[in-house]
Amino acid sequence: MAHESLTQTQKALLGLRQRILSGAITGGTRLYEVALAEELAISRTPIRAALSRLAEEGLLERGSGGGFIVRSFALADVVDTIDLRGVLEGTAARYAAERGASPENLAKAQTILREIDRVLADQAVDIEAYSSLNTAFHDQLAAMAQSATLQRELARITALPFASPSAFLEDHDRIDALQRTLISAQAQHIAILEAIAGRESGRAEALAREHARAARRNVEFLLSHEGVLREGVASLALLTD
Amino acid sequence: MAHESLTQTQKALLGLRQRILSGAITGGTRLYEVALAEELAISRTPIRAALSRLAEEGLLERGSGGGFIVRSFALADVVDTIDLRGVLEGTAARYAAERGASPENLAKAQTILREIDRVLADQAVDIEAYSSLNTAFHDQLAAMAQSATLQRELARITALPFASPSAFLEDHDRIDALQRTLISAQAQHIAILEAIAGRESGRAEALAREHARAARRNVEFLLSHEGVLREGVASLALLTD
DNA sequence: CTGACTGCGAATGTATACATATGCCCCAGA
DNA sequence: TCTGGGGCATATGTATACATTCGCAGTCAG
Repeated sequence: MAHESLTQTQKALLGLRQRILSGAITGGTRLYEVALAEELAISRTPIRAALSRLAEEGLLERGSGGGFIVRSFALADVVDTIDLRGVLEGTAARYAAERGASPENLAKAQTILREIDRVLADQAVDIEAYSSLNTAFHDQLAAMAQSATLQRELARITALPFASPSAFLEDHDRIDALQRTLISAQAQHIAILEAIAGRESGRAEALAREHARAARRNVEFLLSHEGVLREGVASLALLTD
Repeated sequence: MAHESLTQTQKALLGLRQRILSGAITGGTRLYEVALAEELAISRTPIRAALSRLAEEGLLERGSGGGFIVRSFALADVVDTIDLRGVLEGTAARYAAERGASPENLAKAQTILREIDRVLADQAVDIEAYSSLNTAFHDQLAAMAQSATLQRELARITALPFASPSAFLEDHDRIDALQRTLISAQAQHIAILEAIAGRESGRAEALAREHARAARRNVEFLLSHEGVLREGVASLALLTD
């Protein structure tokens, strides 16, 4: 097995996930263990384990009489999922405001926002840097809610590639337009944190909910320009229509 | 075991779920495939399949180095989960109001509510009948939202025994107190449906969210009377503290 | 011509032998 | 006594042979 220390299950998991996310296996397709085992040159047992985990992730669903089917996502599903993230993040922000965030957590969030400010100040924005800081802020928000349940469900939703807070950022062709978007988003970040610090729970919830609308607009924009932009947008390859 | 046509996986699933929900296996316990296989007289393969499905259900979590651990639920988790159901049902009610429910769906919901009225009119309330009608109303609410994503997540949350809309109903010892609770709940049902029919989305969301608070109060009440009431409350057997 | 029965084939379900990883305990040497 | 290493015990990981189930098609009878 050379120097790869991955188990067969992990290989199967990576291979299948990649095929689904890239659109190589399209939504609605029934997956057959034997066929996959042959294709990936792995026995059925780890294939089954991988399929099961992909079902947990939400990329597959179980068919009625056994077997797995690749979930298909229409535009409406994508939009609803992003909105749902907004609802959950809104709840997280409200909890953080109501329950009170610790000074350490507030400081950590502040630090992230200052770093984002620095990234945005550059002429040529480092999108990758923004992405990871943005993800970190959203993670921090989930942590400040002090609800393991909520944090868990947010992680679930966010695992879908098109519902992550930093989805689609790398797919913009017009950097100037993107930069304006990011500046607005950062203004919302600051307002959310201010509301949390000031224990303004209603404001915090509304702001966080609205914040997700930016992502939604982004998707709708990308999809309204069919062939032109949609090609090459990795996160959208698994959409059905 | 005779004429049972259940597969081994299904037997394992039922056996394990029962053991977890009843508290026979307590939260935090690591589950070992071989031990379970011996105990249930089933080979490891179906045991693994069952464990995997229980992880999907949210009753187990995967340990870091492989293996499964029984999730433990503290009171705070139960309360947060019920509140989360409220948030999601609130969103469902808002969507139903915003997107407009079909006359058929509104009529179906109306019918359910009239049947609940009839059940509540009896001197001795048929709690089982109320339970199933209540569940039907909540299911109908989820369907009226016209969002597969939301419906899916609601189903997930509701699968946890203590987060179901009809949890704890059968555990009341004072029927008269319970009856008063149910009458208030039914008033909320009626108001929610009225708000949806009238396209009052804000009102619908707020009402549905508040409606879940009744379930939350119920749990808090049951748990505040430690030994007295808590014993024999099946849905609470899996709580840790 | 139509309906049902039967057999075959392809799928998942199941058991089990063997592989591999990991952690602990014990022993030896500094 | 402390530390490092080696081996065993026990866990999950993997492959595979065999079981079972279910649907479909082909054929025969009414």
